[in-house]
Amino acid sequence: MADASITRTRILNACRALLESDAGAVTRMSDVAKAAGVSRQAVYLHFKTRAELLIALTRHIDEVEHVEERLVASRSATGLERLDAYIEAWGAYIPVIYPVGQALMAMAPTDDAARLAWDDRMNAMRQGCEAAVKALAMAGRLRAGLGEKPATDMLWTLLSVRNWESLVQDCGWDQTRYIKDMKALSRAYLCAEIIDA
Amino acid sequence: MADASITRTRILNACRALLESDAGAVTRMSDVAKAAGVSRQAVYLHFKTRAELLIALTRHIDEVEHVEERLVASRSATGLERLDAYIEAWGAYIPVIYPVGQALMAMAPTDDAARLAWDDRMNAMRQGCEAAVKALAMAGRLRAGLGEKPATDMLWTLLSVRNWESLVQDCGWDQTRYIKDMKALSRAYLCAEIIDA
DNA sequence: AATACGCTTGACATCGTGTCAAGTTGCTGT
DNA sequence: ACAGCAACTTGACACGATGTCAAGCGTATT
Repeated sequence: MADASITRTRILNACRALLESDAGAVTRMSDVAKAAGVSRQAVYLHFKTRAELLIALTRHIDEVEHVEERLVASRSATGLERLDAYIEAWGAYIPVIYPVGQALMAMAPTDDAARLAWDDRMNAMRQGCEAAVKALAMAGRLRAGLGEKPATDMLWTLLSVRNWESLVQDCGWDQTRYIKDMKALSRAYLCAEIIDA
Repeated sequence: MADASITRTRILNACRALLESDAGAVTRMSDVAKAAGVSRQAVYLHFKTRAELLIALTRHIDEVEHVEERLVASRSATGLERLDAYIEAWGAYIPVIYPVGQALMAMAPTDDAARLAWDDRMNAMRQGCEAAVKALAMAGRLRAGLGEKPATDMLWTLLSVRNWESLVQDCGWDQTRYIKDMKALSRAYLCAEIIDA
């Protein structure tokens, strides 16, 4: 996929490292170049724009971290188990893409390409939610009176990167606690289950 | 509060109007000036920076829209009613501050002043969540095994502007539906209530 | 030895924010 | 009536970041 020249990969890795360390600070093209031990223009030779670099980075991370494999697993389960599996898989992946995601979200308001790319990803994520909801409906576990559309909307919203950020980053929650409570919350909303300690 | 010269108010109103109409697009200082029928520098005479303008705008909106009054109402209620009242009051206020909030959030990653100001507001909002949770605890309605801290964290997260944005703006939800479901979701999480259609 | 490729160097355009200095207008107090 | 002040205008400029352009340089391939 794409080409994988030495320099290109170094740039991607440097960019990733920067985004992961400087959590919060803005990573400039010149920073990336410096960190990759390459000239600023070399970066532009491989990526036309900053948005393109970040987008390529998400794909790069997807490959290196095997997103597909992670998410495919949840696809074999049915009913409630499928929901749990999906929340586990996606929830565990959030911290991995979070740094790039944050950078993309930050530039989304001003950069169309970045916005489209991120929306696209979130749309793909929504498919997973929709599938989980459908699996629930199939098993007759979807709460009475709850349509598949609003169910998907809410699940998608609950599992958003921003909610993970709020709980884990801002409130200092444990990743395990986050997963556990998201499962409970989703079940409560989708299946009208009671949440027990 | 602050001074209220004609020009200053015109700038604030113009800025607000722009943010409300151009939903999404970036509002530049020159745009604000043009819309207010004033020179760009006049804007800088009243507000040292863009962040300061936006922050002043939030306060201006708070005054004009009577946030205090709206939120104070919820403070007299107790137990479950207090939670409902708070969600109603805050939920109804989100669409009002959303345009400015969006602008502030957009510049938060690169602008310390903007970030601090927005964090401050969200902190104030958190107080409301905390108080609602305390009222619940006081009434013995807080779910067994749920501490006040995680309860507040989750309520705060659920009621975030971004979640409202996701459901109402992105998914096209009705404001009433948003309020209704947020109440149900909060009760489910905080009080282990079942959600019934 | 010639060529092509990948990278470097350094200059430059653009855009938005924020600053500065000098000029204009209109209101105020005496 | 007039000096003086405050608010606003005009136009120029610095800065930081992105993105572009052109020329040069080293090295592997043929």
